[in-house]
Amino acid sequence: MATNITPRAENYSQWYLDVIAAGQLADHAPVKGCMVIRPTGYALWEEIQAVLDRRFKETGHVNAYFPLLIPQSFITKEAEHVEGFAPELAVVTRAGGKELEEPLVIRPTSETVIGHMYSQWISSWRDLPLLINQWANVMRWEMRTRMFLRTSEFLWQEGHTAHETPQEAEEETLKMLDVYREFLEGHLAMPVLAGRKTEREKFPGADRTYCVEALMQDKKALQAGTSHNLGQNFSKAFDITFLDRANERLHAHTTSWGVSTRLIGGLLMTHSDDDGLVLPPRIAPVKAVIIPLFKNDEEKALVLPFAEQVKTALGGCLDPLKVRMDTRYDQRPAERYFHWIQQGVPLRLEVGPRDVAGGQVCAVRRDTRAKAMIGLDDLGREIPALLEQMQADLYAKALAFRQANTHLVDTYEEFKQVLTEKGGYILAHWNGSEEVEARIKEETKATIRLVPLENTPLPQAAGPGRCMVTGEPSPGRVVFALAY
RNA sequence: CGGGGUGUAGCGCAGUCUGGCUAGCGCACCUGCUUUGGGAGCAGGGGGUCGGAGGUUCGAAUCCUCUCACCCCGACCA
Repeated sequence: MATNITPRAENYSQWYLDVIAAGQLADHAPVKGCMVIRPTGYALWEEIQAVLDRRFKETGHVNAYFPLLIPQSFITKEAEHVEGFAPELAVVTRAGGKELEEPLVIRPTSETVIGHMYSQWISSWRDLPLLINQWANVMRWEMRTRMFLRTSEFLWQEGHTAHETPQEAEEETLKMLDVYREFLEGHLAMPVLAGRKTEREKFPGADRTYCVEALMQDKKALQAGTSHNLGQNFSKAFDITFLDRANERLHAHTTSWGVSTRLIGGLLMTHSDDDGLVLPPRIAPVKAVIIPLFKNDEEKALVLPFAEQVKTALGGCLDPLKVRMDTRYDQRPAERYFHWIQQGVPLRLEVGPRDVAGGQVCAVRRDTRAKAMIGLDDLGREIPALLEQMQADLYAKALAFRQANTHLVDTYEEFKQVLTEKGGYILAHWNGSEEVEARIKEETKATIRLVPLENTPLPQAAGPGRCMVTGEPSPGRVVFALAY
């Protein structure tokens, strides 16, 4: 039992912060709301980047980089956009020792600068589609911050595309949403619901916002990724036009989509336990750690060469950079175990005199603590299998949790009761009005996380009914939850 | 911005009400010895001028005034 981590049941928020500290993922920065992402945390981000970057490229996108500073006037060009972001902008007004003629906004997102550039780059239908992604930092001056989940500065990727037709833009928007879904489920072992945001919850300046939502262990929802169909809002504001095949001048249809370092917070809150971080093998920067154990020089002379053999064997079936050897021989075994447990390393391979004698290692899973003795010759086959099993088990566990915490309600009374007594996702009918949505949020703090897409695996939500508040007709249930 | 709270060693705290020896304790850190298959024990050691400024006093971490910062709850949000 970890003594440096507050149990989830006692104080979930403190648990979250404790796991970050114990796993050395991040630290508070001197500036309020900012954080330092430490090597262990950054390695996770690099893993996320590597997988997603490849998927973006496979789907036809290329990377570029746009500047951090944006002329303030750009932000004001799109009406909803300025209204949505104005309160949280950080603005540079002085530079080079004097007041700037025009203040420069530190980007909260890059639709505006990129729109400005796209207007210069696009002139013909032959220039479309334009499919660019950038990995960058952005800044949003939030009132309340939480490590990884909401920091003043955060890292993300933002894809920005321009298309000829509304159909193509919509197709792109949904395609990238699906890339996120696949990534979250396949690599982070986080089951998600995909859906559309309501008018009230959508991105400022978008026609439609789609999202993937994940359920955390405290039964609150977390928006894990968003994909926006911006329609012609930004192309009109920034004059992104092209001549089509009939020599007609048209505004392009644009999209944008992003995921951020928030994913790390979501990953943590999905799988970790009271002993600290638990990482799904596919995303773990270190997949296995070898821990040589010995009491004296004779044992050391026996154990170390064997441990090297184990490392070589693992290097044959895993990325050698993702296998660690724990050489802190001056520390006690328990202490060394705990270090790697709290770093979330999926497999711990103990190699002591007993194992050398048996020609085997003792493999211990981080999630279940299950031990398995594996012969040296079997490592190449068994270790990858064990890691894949753990990956599948983590996903299955998270999925079972979500299913156990998804509730169907038909009346507003029942809704309030389930929300306070059980939490989780609540599927209910809603008349589609912003007023009712606002009232529910006002009275219960719950928001509509999404309106399920047709292919969302929520069969129980399908079918018409009557709004739980007004009794008016509703085409299908929407997903409510308390959210981060 | 509204409500509540806290600033004393890297971290967590005691001491403040009722001014008074050289400002303590736990963890972490350093050295040595003994230990070592789920967070070791003993011994020794380094580190703070008490958020900042001003005032009262023979004497201030402690009392007074001003000020700064941070945390929690709410509104806002990837």
